[in-house]
Amino acid sequence: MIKAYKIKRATIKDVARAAGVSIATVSRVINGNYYVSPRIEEKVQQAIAESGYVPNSVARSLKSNTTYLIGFIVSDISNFMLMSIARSIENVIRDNGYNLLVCSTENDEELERKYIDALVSRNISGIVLHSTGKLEEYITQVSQHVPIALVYRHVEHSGFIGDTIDTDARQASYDMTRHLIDSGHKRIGMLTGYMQFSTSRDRWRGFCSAMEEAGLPVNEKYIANGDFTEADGYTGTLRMMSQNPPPTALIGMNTAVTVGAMKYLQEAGISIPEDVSVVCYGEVENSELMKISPTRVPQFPSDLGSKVGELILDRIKNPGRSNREVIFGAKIIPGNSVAPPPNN
Amino acid sequence: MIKAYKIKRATIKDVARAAGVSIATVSRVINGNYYVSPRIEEKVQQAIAESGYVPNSVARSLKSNTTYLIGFIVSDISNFMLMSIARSIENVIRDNGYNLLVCSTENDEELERKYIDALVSRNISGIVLHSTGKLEEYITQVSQHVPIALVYRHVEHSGFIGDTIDTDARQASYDMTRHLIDSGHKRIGMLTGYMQFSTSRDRWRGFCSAMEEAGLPVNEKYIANGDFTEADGYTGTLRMMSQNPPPTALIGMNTAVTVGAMKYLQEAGISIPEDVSVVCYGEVENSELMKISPTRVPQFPSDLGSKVGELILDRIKNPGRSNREVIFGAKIIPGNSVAPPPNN
DNA sequence: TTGAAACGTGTAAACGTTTTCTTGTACCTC
DNA sequence: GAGGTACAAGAAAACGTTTACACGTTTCAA
Repeated sequence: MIKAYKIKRATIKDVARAAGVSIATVSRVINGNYYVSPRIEEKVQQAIAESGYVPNSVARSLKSNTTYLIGFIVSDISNFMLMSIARSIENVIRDNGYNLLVCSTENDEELERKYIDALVSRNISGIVLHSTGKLEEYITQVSQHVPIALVYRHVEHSGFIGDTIDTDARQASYDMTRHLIDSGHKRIGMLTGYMQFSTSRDRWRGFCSAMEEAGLPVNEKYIANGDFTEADGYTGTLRMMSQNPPPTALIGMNTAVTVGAMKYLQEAGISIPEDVSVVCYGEVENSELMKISPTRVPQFPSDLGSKVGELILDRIKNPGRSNREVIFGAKIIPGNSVAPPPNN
Repeated sequence: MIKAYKIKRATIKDVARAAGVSIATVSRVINGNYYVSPRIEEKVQQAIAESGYVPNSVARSLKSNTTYLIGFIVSDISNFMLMSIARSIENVIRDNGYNLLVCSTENDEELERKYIDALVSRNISGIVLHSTGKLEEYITQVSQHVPIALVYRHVEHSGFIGDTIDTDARQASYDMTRHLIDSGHKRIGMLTGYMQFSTSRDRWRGFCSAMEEAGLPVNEKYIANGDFTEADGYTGTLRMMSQNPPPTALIGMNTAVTVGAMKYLQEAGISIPEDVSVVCYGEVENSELMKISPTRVPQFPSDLGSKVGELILDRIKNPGRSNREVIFGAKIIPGNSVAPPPNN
């Protein structure tokens, strides 16, 4: 015998019938936006309580054309930094009655497009997007209809409408490179993402200007591109370290690639920082407990998340705002992963 | 001049008008569930393409009474293990057209209740719940109307309708305790959660039976309860280590408390495993790179996530299923954090 | 005493779909 | 050529709300 899910939820009509009033009156009691006499209000409240009535948000959304839903599209839902951002976003939007719909694209542009379409179809109130970076025109187009805020990745198309939140990756990249150069390094390897990511380009520029400024050559052999995954960091490091001569220092442009690099170095018996120095862009979990605590530039995802939550809410309430760009600075936190290069 | 968001989305009516047919026909073309003549289909498809029409999911949901939305309510959205589960759930439900709505309760029961209400009001298709454990009756009640699957935490109320997915925490707890006893430990400290969590009770039972079996006393002084946070692990360890005599081994009942414990021990200059042995329930990130790689019982969140995704989908499609309970076993992976107790 | 004004509540339209029911045309059979 | 059958497509109702409008009282000023 099936007994579950038989009970249909009470509707506003049921409440109206029970209280002996019209549905309009019930609606007014619920929303409290018009005066209703105390006697009737009392009756309605009682009918609501007795029937266990809960308003149907879907019907409300259809009528009011607003869903109180914010979509968060990210490359990887299990990434710590991205979820720290999600957490802050949720903290901000919760009090305004919004809920967060989270989508994980696995860095697949087609999936990203599919998700954007799904959210638009759902009449989403706003989208926070950590894009694969491969859909600039499409995002620009969608941005005409739906409030969008971008995190970490830019859309450089001029027609784009929305806000951008990022860390000053270029500055950070410059600082990290500079830090290594100041320690005496000349052959510096960089583990970064594919150049189609705006983030990769920024990091590349910061790196180059520090190298140039110091009169050092930028060597293709010491650059590894990828999807910013741990595996990319591992294989990239493997490849660079088998060059002759190998780099004496490595910059990991996010946490995952740096961890991948450190794992490779450990397995290959290459010591940090004696043989190779390492600097990381982003916080590393449990770094206090690690053999080598990496020198790093943390990214404060919770500040960033709060800000992006604020921005998207504001844009929902005030469409037609001009584009805003918020850049978070950062500075180096020393670990024990940097030393002068070995002298051979 | 405000130019953004002016364009209203095309509706099925617009398409019908443009194609010179009725809205019913457009609907039939979109859904492909009735035959329409090729000539008309062609016209409609063209009108759809030209207007950029996308069906309004909200209206669909209202009519069909199903939202293709699954809610995932967790204590902490930035917790790696929970988000690994989320990722797997999403992988499973994505292909069926479902999206994932994620809510973070911060272990606050009122927030949990609020979220459950919000999801019910949204006509959610199903809920995956990592409960605070303080709302048993309420969840039981909601389970009469909405498909629910529980992860990690049980509802022991007999009226509950739904599925439960968990790891065999009791067995794991027993094994970990046994492992330490076999290494010669007699004073074993346990860092766990408050006893209102079903998880805490399970872990407690496993611990006790191993101790009893070995003829060892269970000492209140060597138990620390909390919200399973890193801070709880830190302070709990601080308190236990200042007992006289202190425990010679610690069991951390999740990753966070274990990390907290290890941080305290490191700061206090207490060596692992020479002074204190440590065992952890759950995977520790970057453990390969740590000074001490903790002996641990990993939890395979992605398997667990896939399973719970499967179960909730099945329950949505087949309501009235009898309750199911899936328990994942696990076994110890040795690190270098366990040694015989110091002999004093 | 009458007229308007104020006010509380009901009626009905609307949001954008899906789907049942109806209708009209074309085709076939005798 | 009349009558029946098939079937494609349109008309309209329904999902559960919100809200503009209509309506009937009451209140009060002239």
